[in-house]
Amino acid sequence: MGSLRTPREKWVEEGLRALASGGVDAVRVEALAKSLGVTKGGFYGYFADRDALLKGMLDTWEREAIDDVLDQIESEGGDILDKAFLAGQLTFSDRLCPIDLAIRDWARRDPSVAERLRRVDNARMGLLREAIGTVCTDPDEIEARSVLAFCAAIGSHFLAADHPGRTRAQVLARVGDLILNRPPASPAQ
Amino acid sequence: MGSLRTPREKWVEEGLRALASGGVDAVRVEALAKSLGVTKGGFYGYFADRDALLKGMLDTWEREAIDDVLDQIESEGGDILDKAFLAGQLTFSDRLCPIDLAIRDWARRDPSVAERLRRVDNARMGLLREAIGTVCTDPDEIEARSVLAFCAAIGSHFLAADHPGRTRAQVLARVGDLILNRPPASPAQ
DNA sequence: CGCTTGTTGTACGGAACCGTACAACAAGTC
DNA sequence: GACTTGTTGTACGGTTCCGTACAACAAGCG
Repeated sequence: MGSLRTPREKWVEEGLRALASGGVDAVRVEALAKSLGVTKGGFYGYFADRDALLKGMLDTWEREAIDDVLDQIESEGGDILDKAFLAGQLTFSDRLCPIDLAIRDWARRDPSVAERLRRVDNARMGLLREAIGTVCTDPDEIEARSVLAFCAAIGSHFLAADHPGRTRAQVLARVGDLILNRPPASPAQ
Repeated sequence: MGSLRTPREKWVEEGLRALASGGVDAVRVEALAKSLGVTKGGFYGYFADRDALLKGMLDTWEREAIDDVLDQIESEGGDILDKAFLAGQLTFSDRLCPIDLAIRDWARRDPSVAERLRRVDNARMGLLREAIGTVCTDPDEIEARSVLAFCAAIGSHFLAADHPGRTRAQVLARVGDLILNRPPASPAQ
């Protein structure tokens, strides 16, 4: 039998790459084939149509964004705040972050994507609530601070403004202090 | 001479509508014509090509998002915090908000759009800094709280999570308290 | 080495869209 | 009511994409 020169996962992977860099509309069967150095001949052996690929991409992403992240933070140990921080780092890694943002925009127009994103975000919020619960006790405040942390993480990638005399990272460090109700770290002199 | 049955602004307006509901890739000359109940025959009398329309749309948006908003808050009066709040309401109105979010995603892939968004966001941040400056004095803290406010405004539209036992509006009210370093409003009994 | 099995390249029809050219047409003007 | 002027409809060629059909082909097996 012929070997799998371009297995299913390759198509999904290339699809996610296209999604990350150009949005859903950039996920085109023929364009992916070109990127993979093949023609679309084999594509329809794995997928009924383009929609099936999109679904497969979302499956892979959902698994990576929840299960893989949870497994990794579980194996690392540390207290719950460290874990939430690590989860944030993984979620907003160079690989996952652009996919995440693209899916977030996609979800605004496709209810089934919105539903998946809701599941993923709920899982993340659960972790965040647990972590923030270590720095305050009022449930309403925990919820508000968790939302604030999540919005800061997402929003900072969509915010285009400058911060005269500061770097974005410096501002975000201070933002983190505010969210966790911490005194500011003393700046380097 | 023939009258302008479908003047330039109509095309821009319909383009912005398409952008808001489907992203840049949904802005298609023939599709807009169909929505307007005409054919694309007249389109090329106003625009050299599709890119010229996109540029015109961005021009209109930039004016609406900065000048019109500033004019309106100037005519309303009130202290700077009220003004910033009103600016937020105008910016995240049913009309402007979907356009804003679509442009934000668009900016991630098109440097010239990113540059325009940067101008707009800088103007907004200027107003926010002024407003937040009335509730704290440390410049670093002002910057951090302004970014936090902006991120919360943007991020809450991209965040898909639920808030068990609460509405999003309730959570956001508490978020506002945290950003402005205010004690929580006592909840209705 | 030939056969089997499944992947891949090629070719096709159909759809959506861009941009151009030009003819048909509406609306003011004399 | 003809004329002028600028807008709009229609038609076209070119491109990109989807999904299908089938032939060419590579890889393992007897």
